Amino acid sequence: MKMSKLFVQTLREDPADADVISHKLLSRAGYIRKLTSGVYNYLPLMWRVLKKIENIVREEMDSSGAQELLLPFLQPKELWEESGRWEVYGKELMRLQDRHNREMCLGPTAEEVITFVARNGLKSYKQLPCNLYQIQTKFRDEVRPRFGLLRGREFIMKDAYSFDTDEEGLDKSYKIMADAYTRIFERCGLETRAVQSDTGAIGGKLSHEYMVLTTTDSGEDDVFFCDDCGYAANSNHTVSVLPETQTDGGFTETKIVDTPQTTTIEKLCECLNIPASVILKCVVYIVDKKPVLAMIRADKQVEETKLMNAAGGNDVRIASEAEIEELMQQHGFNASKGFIGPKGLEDLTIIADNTVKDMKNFVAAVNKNDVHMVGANLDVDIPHIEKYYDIRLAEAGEFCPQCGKPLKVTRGIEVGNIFKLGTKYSKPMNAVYLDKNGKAVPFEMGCYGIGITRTAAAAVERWHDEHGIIWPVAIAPYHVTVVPLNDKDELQMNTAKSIYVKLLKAGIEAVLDDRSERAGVKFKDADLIGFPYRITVGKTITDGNVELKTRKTGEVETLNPDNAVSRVIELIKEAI
RNA sequence: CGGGAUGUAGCGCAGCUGGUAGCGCACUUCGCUUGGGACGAAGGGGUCGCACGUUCGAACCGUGUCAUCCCGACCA
Repeated sequence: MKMSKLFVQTLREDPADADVISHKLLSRAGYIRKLTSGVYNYLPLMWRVLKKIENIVREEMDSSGAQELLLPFLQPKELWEESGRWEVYGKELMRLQDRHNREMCLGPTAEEVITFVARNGLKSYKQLPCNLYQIQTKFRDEVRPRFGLLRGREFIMKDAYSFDTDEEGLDKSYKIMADAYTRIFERCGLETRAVQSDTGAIGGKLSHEYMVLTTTDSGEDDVFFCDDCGYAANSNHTVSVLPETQTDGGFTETKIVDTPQTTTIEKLCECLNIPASVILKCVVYIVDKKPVLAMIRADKQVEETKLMNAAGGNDVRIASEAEIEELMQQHGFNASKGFIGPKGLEDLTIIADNTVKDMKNFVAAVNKNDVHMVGANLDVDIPHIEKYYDIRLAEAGEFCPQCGKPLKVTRGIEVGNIFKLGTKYSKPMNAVYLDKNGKAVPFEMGCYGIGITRTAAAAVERWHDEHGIIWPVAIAPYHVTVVPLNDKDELQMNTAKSIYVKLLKAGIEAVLDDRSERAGVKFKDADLIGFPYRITVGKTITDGNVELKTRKTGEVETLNPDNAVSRVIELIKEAI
């Protein structure tokens, strides 16, 4: 490709609406252009990168025995009603109507459609196990798209679905995918960690997310991990072990005391001169539009996803002050945030965290402003709790549930995930096969996703410097750029052209920067775009030499043109 | 959906005490220059997001609307 004809426009300044590095660099280097919120044009350079990633995914999926197909992204409502997700999925599902007012959606994922395909095509245990996948555009009407390609409303995803006769088979399929994923991301130049996570809207029994660990804020999830035993989990799924803490308030007498204006735990601790670990904290959440009272030891925070699961809901948010006020009035109390207690709210769903179990002689609110009860005890002073849950947000420094060593936390970008679905879809959608005895049995299913566009963005987040992108060779849009510095110098131009032609003949993806620009412009563009290798043909050609520069290391080798060609071919082969 | 902000040329921005639009980058042509985003000259490109209103006159004032971005709750 000649640079003068390449469809690319590099920008000197960051676009005003970009705030993460991958968004800035991909925009500036001419890879993407936003069409509307969360929707991007993938320009030629970007498309080459995406195809590279897709092909790595394809190769690894195929070699693990999966078969590629392509499902429609326009999906009928009826299918989603069969699985029950038409209601559950909520506003994120991009819904539309056809000319006959039939309701449809643009697929955010394809469990329903693949289950439809499987129940028609897989009839016998002899056909199992079976793994089908596609690489296709997905739609999710995100509340707030942001971070460029990291969170779009339209994005490219690889989604695979496995069908097995039993759980043992599913375990095997799951393991095969886990291994394939590790290879895929490795080949893309990304170090990932498989972390346990909540199963979310997809549902199912067990899931792992593949996270690119980052130190920047571009990661959207907190990942807790243990260096000692390898435990790793999303914060919404981390079960940490707490250090010994005082949980007995030591109050010998149960009474109501004045605690004016103690609207926060901090103020209450100060007022009573006690640690937060002897205070019972109550927080009102709205789960599926109904109020839920979450109780937890006050030195800890509630993890909302855990709470949502404990309450059996699909949607969770913290209650507003107005909602709390209204709730209190309905129950005949005059209390605001900070003074909410469980007594008298028994008709609500009350979810208590495990940390509450061991509390004694503690401090609790009593639904009355500016006072608290001290010396309170379970069952006696607050309603009996049937069951305790883990709804606690883990913190760094707490201990690993597997080996007891301290946990660390970091940010992560989720580039892939794998789920054990079990019969969550096959049962309600009546997707069955006949076993050896001729009996109809629902499939044991698994599903496995990889965000193709997100993987590309994550690679930029991981691999860049102040000059631009540093693509891993395997997913770079082109391998090498050949840069003659003076287009008026015939020797330079002819040498560059000859190098370029030799590279093309050797099957190397090369660009010739034939523009009549000054050296600085060409260098800046080459760095920004992120070509892994650059062959510079400048003045030193009079001594018979050119330069080969490796973008990642900055290393420069001075070689004659033929050696530069063979050397760069060697480097590229090594890297892929 | 709550809170905050912004819409002026492809990109980044100024103009907003009302008088019919400008700067830098990019683009075109010529000259000059050619090892890290040179320089000079001459150009092309904008119904100032949209609608209504106030006014002799609106990018500027008012109302409404749409879009975009940032902060909170979701996810590959």
